[in-house]
Amino acid sequence: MSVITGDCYEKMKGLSSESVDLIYLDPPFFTQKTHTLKTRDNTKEFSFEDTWDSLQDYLKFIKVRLEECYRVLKPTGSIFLHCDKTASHYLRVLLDEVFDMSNFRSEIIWSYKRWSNSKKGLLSSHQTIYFYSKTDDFKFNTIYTDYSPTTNIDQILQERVRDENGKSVYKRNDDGEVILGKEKKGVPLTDVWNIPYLNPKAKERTGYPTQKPILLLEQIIKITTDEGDVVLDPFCGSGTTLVAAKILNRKFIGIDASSDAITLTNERLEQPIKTESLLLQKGEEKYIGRTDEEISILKSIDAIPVQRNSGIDGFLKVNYLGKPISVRIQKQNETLLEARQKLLKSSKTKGCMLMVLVRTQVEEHSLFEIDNDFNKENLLVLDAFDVSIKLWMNNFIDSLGDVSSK
Amino acid sequence: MSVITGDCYEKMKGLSSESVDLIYLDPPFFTQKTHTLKTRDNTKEFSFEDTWDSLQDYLKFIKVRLEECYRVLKPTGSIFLHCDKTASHYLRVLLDEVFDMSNFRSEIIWSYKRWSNSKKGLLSSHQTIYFYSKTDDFKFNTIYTDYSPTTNIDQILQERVRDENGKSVYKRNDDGEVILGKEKKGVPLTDVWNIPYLNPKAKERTGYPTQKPILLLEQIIKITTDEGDVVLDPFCGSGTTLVAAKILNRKFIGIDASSDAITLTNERLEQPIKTESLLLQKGEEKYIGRTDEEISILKSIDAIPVQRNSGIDGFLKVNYLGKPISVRIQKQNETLLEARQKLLKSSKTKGCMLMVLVRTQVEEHSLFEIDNDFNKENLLVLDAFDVSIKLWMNNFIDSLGDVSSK
DNA sequence: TCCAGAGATGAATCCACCC
DNA sequence: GGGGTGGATTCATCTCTGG
Repeated sequence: MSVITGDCYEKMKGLSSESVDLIYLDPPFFTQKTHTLKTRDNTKEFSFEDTWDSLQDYLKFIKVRLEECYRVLKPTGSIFLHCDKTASHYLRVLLDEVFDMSNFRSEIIWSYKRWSNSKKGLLSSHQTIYFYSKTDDFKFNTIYTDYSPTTNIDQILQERVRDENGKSVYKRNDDGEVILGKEKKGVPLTDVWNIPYLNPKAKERTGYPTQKPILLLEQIIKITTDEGDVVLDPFCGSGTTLVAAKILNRKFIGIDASSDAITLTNERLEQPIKTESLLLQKGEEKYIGRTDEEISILKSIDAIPVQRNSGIDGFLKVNYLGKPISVRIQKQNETLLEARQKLLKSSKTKGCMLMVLVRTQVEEHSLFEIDNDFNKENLLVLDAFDVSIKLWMNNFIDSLGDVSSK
Repeated sequence: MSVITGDCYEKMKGLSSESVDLIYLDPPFFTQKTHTLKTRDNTKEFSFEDTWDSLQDYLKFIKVRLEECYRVLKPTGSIFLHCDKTASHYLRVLLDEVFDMSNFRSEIIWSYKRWSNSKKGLLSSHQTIYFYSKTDDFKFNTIYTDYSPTTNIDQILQERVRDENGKSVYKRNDDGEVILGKEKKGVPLTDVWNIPYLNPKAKERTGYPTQKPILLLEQIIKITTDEGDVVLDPFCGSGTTLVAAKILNRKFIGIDASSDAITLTNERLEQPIKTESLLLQKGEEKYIGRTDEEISILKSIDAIPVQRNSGIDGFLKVNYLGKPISVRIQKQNETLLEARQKLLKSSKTKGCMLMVLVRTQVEEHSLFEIDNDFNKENLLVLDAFDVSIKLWMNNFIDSLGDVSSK
């Protein structure tokens, strides 16, 4: 319930020992850069320094602060240290020193998708959060998530025993039938968290650099604290941790060296804005409007699938005179003419000069007529392979009939 | 090409300096346990020791071996060190020492779903692979993946410029229409890889502890080597790396201290088995060694693939008068006539009355002639979609020429 | 040759607006 | 209003250039 300006090393000394349930630390990452960002309306600029004389200096800086963290943490308390790839391994060595290897709990991977850029190598798309507790007797609330769509639910309900060789097998009754066991609650939360990166357009954005999504902090707070517990963030920055704590009815203490950051934090606490990720709520599957068959056809014509356009299913990777070439796959319960209408309409706004329509249904009228009509529109009609094969087999049967009747 | 029994430290000394393109290391993890596992029929038991007097001993053991790795690696080469959570940070510190921090490339997260255990805390479901190169000038092949379903594909086809405030905006011509940029390839592969853990029942499973999925190794080999390059695995265990290298036509060297492991590796190399994964489209057993294009064609004509080396790539699921219908996909560097010869020859012995040949290459002579000839043989020639599209675009360009010359 | 700073990158996804 | 589509904005970036 307090937000303090100052160096967290000094300010933590003012806190009593064993008084905090959870510490989340998001210190500088040793990027050797100054990070700045402007608010959207260009009125304010926030920045923090992350430049150091040496790695040793940096590690020394962090270590003394971790030691204070250890002191103020309750015996049931936990600490989460947020790192990126630059120096995470050295930070974890420090944690081993201060908290002991035996109190390592998890290496949490925060994984997200992000806009890419041209880079030789793999696109980095995760950050690491180390989870240590002060003792073995740490507070932990298990969160259960949904089973993955491919899980065989029947199977997980089955009870297991060990056979004579020590292998785990399903328990069976005397008739050899599998016995169903107790009901399961879901899959316990794993250490890999897919949470969308704070979107460039999200209202939650404050203009403070390196701002974290509230959803991430909520998850951390939920698993290691109950309502009324105390959460401490010694590098609170824009105050995301405190906002999440407030939303979840936890007490909170925030410290930051920058008074701009503290001002911002106080403003956010007055009026918390949280972006509910549509993507997380609906699930990625809900955005997928194409069937596997359609995707497979699109791949075989070397096209990129488009999921959010009702008339166009994809674009060819090649273009024509700088204009995209749109693709539609005829749907079931859709005539070729209807498919053509939709494709033409949607393609107009994209400035497509050429279009491809894939026929997947065998219809009454002959292909020849359609072809002639359609080509006037710069539209190519392709038959899906199974359509071609069906037509061919029908023809073949017909011609056999002709031969035999002669 | 060689599989060696012995301590990799000694054996690597026999390799020349700068002779290897890729090293994948999967050393013991410092779990302080002896790992044993039985084959499914309980006839064999494999085990290896992972107990050490101290962490220092363990790190010393690894470090001298990493130094040999550094020596044998080509200047364009890369090393991948597979770790689990226990000691990954200390291993990375070693890598910094031997390869230098500046040659750190990626922290790859291999994430998978797992059966839950009822431990207090988060269910661990990832392992870490450190990717270092010997120099800045390392070999790297970018793999492109699909766009997120939420991506606004229409828009990313557009080109961009900076406005007067330095903000990035989409480029428009004098009429205010957006201008389209270059063609898109997809999203570069990230450093978080979702690859299913070996299903306990998978055929691929050999009974050797800590076995890795082939898909994981295939991905590593693909991004850092070309065909004919040399792959080294100093702790080859059951030989997964070597099997993957063989499938992808890379040369390989494997070393392991256990002669049981080497025997098993040699058996696997004789007859590689790759597990069928429902979660991943690629990598199904019967598709081994086929190109992506062939796979997608076989899938889209709903054919059952057959093993290679005959004239037939698969059979349609439908048949004709009780006789199978054979399919061949024209190979690169193969004329349509050659493809036809092979298909006819192989189909005769199978008693096929009908055959399907998929043309994948654009050749000189016209399709029409071929069709007439071929149909006498009860053989349907289908054009792969991209062939049809190429022909169509060529025709279209020609017809534009005609119009303008009139 | 090295470092700093300018310039190019490019997909993700929420938001706003439109019927 | 609510479903769909066009737009905006970003980088714990990445690469390249010049002194």
